[in-house]
Amino acid sequence: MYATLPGFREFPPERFRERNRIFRILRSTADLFGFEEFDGPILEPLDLYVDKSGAEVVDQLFWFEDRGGRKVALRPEMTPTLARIVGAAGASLRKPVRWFTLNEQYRFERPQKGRQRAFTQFNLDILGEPSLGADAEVIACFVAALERCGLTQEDFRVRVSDRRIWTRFLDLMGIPAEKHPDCLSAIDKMERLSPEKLSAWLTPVLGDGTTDFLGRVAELRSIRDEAQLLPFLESLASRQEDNEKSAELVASWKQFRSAVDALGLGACAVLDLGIVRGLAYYTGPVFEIFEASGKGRALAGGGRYDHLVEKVSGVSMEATGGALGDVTLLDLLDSKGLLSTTLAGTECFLAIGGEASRPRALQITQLLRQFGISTSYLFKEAGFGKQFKEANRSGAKVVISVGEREIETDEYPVKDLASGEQISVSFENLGEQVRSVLRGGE
RNA sequence: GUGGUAGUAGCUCAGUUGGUUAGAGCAUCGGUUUGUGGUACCGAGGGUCGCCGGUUCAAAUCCGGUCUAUCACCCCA
Repeated sequence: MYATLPGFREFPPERFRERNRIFRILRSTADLFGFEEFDGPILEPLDLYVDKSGAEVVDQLFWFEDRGGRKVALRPEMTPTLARIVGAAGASLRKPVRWFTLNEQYRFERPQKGRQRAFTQFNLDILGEPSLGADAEVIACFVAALERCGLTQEDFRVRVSDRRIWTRFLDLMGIPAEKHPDCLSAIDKMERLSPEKLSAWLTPVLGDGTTDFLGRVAELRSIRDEAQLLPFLESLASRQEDNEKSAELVASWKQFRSAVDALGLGACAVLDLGIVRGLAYYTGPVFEIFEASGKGRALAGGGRYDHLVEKVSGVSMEATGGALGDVTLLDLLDSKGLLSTTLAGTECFLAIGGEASRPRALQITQLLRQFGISTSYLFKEAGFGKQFKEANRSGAKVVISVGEREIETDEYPVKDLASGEQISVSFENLGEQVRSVLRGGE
């Protein structure tokens, strides 16, 4: 028959239920932090992404020409859409803007562990706010979301870095701005590539200075203590003016770091300049969250991108944000046993003693539903024993038997399946009594 | 897009040097049980052995291709 397309997942109820529970946690966490949810089109003009990310991205997009001859693409991310909406609203928006999305995005890439072609991302962004307190807030919200999913700060690491430190470093090393992207890319690869390969890759860009450069990079990358940042940068410069700039930068970083600590992330957030992130547009702090073992793909990542909104919309606005993907999150929660396996049946089940009793049973069903008690029953005729078995397997907590005997005496046995206790209740009192049995059974 | 590994029931897997009608556990359905569930026992359904082709008297088994999954590259917004 027909298989699902590569990288697209199916969610039968038991998996969908769990994913939804996690999504509710993400949404409520965003609420807690004062973020408001928005959404945008699933299909956008192809150029929206090409202009932002360059022509190479076309290979990684689901795109096609529509019947009106427009080149369109399934959204691979939300940032351009966000920038357009915010840019269009411009000055009328009360700042800072704190918005989030939780929706599906699409990238035409080869699927592998932690990466699908269709995935849901939890995006958090704060716009119109230059203070790095906003960057700390975004990270704190992701951390809170992970904790509310059942993880602890022992289970993951937030590796925080800062693009400005690398830019400053490259400037002090005397490397011209046009070579920065290649250098940043090399620094990013350092974690995975052997020194020989890395050197071979970078030598065409930097020439003879490559070995010395990589040595300095390794030194800076290994710094885990904020106090060592300034001495290191000062060791690269002699001019007073350079040192003043460096001191200013480090002071700004420390302010950011202090907000991160005050928000209670000290146990999981570590300075790690090995985090660079691929994109050229980051302008400040950047971060990635990994499982504590360090294995696997990032759970979340993001950073400050102060010039991107202007590039997409023409309106200048500071911005910082990040995204958390459902694929890696669900994998991790599953491996930690944090996905629930409870049954999803209705709270109450009606055992019906023959077709003559069915109309009354259906009335009772609707009565209970009006009381907010989820209720179901079998459509076909079956013995009480079978119906109890069915009730039990469906996960119901209470069974009400409805047969000719009960209808005649107006006494309906309400059985609590967990305790085995059974009480007798009249039609009139069913709603309240069943509700109290359900509540009392907690 | 490039390379390595794998694919047998819904799930987890067994299947001998190629040899009769491809098995088990779990799950599903039915029964023991036509007025009370979980346990237990009995039984049933479910397979083109991923797909296509080749070798052979004979292929789940060997070979080639392909699809899918997975891992490593590329990329990671």
